[in-house]
Amino acid sequence: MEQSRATSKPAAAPGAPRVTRDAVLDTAMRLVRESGTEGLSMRKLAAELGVAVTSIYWHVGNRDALVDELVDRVLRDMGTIRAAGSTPADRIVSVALASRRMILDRPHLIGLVRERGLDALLMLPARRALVREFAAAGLHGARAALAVQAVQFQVAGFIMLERALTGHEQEQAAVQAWLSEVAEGGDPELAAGLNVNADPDELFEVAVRGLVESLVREV
Amino acid sequence: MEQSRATSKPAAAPGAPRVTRDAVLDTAMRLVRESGTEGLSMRKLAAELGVAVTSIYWHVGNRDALVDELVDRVLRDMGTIRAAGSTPADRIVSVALASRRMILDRPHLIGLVRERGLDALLMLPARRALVREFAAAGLHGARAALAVQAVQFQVAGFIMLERALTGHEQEQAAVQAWLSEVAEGGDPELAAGLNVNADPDELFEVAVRGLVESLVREV
DNA sequence: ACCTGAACACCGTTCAAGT
DNA sequence: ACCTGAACACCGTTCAAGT
Repeated sequence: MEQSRATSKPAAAPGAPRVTRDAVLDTAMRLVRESGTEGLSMRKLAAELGVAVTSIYWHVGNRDALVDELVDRVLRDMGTIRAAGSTPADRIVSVALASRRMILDRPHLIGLVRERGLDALLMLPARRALVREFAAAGLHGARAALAVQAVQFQVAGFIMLERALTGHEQEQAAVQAWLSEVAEGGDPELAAGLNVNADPDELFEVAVRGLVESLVREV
Repeated sequence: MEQSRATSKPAAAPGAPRVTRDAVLDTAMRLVRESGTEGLSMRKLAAELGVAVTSIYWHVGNRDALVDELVDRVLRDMGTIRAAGSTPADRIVSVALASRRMILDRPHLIGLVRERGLDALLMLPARRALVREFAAAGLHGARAALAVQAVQFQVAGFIMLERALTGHEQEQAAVQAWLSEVAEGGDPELAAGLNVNADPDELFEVAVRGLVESLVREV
C-alpha cells in the first residue's frame, strides 16, 4: 500500500528511480482525463512513462489500487463547502448545490468512482457542512443523522443518474427511447414535460428543496 | 438487431440451428446470475453453449448489444406497480417503495444496467403509477412532470447508491473508512447515527416521504 | 441461414532474474 | 530499492471460408 513515497526532485543520480509513485499517478490521471477510465491501461501507462509494465506494479500494486488512489486524490483536492443564505433551509440547499457543482467540475471523478463501485464517496464533500447546518436548524442526534444521510443520498444519487440525461449520446438514445415510449393520455403538457429532457439544474434544486424543507419543517 | 427469432421448438432437423438467439440470452442471463456481469464473457458463453465464439456474434451482434438485450428482458418481465393507501402522499410513497422492492428483487439488474450506463432505466417501473398518482393529487402539466421526475430520480439514485452500504464488503470497507473519518464534535448520538450503517429501508422511506409531501403540499 | 477456425489487437498479473 | 522480459491466462472482434 505505501511503497516508495520519497524523491521529491528528479535528481538524475545513477541509482535514481526512473519513475516515482507520484509520476505514475499523475500520468494515470492524465490518461483518464484524455480518454476516460477505459483509456487507462497498465500497458499504456507504462508506455507513456517509458518503462516496463511490471514496473508500474511495483509502485502502485495493481490497477484497482491505482484507481482507488486516484479517487482519493481527487477527493482530497476538493475544498470545503460553505453554506450561504439566511434561512436554515436555504443554507442547507446551498450546500447541496455547491456539492453538486464541485463534483460536476471534476467529470473524471464520476467515471473513476463508478468503476470501483465507490459511488457513496460522492456523499462526502457535503457531509461536514450538512452536519453543521442541520444542527443550526435545530436537528440533533439520530434525527440529524437521518436528515444528513437523506440529503447526502439525494445529492450523490442525482449526480450518478443525471449524466444519463446529459452527454453520453450513445446510451442516451437507448434510455430516451425507453423513457418516452409512453404517451401520457390527456395531459399533453405533462407528456411534453416528461419527454423533453428536463433541465437538470432546475430538477435538482426542486428535489433538494422539497426534501430539505420537509426535514427542517418538523422541528 | 433482429436476426433469427424463429424456431420455438428444438426440432432436431438436419439443417436446424445449434443455438437460437433466445438460448444465447438465456444462458447469458444464467452466467450473470451465477457470477455477475464480469462473469459473462463471449468465450465462456460460447463454451457453455457448445458452440464457437463467433457463432454468438451472429446471433446477438456483440457483447454490448447482448447486455442491452438482457436489460430489456428483465425490465419487460417486471410487473406493473399499483399504488396503495388513502392519502395522495401515501399512495405516491407506496409507489416508490414498491418500485425499489421490484428492482432489489432482481439484483443482477443493477449490475447490468451499471455496466452499460443505463442507470436511468431504473426510473421506468415507477413512471406510469407516479404520473397517475400525481394527477390524482391535483398536479398537472409541467409541474406534474417535474414532480414525477424528482421522485424517479430519488428512487433510482438511492438504489444505485445503497449497495455501497449493503453487501460488497470489499469496497464497503474503503467507503466506510472514508465516511467515518470525521468525529462529529459535541453530538455523540449524531456521530453514532452517521457512522453506523443506517437502515436503508428506513432512510429510503424518510427521504421519499419528505420529498413527496413537499411536492404535494403546495397544491 | 448458420457455424467454423484462425488471427488481430488488446488486456491484468505473476515471477524469476537482473542491477 | 527499482526495473526487466517472458510467460500465463484471459479478453472482444473481424474475416474468409465452410455447409
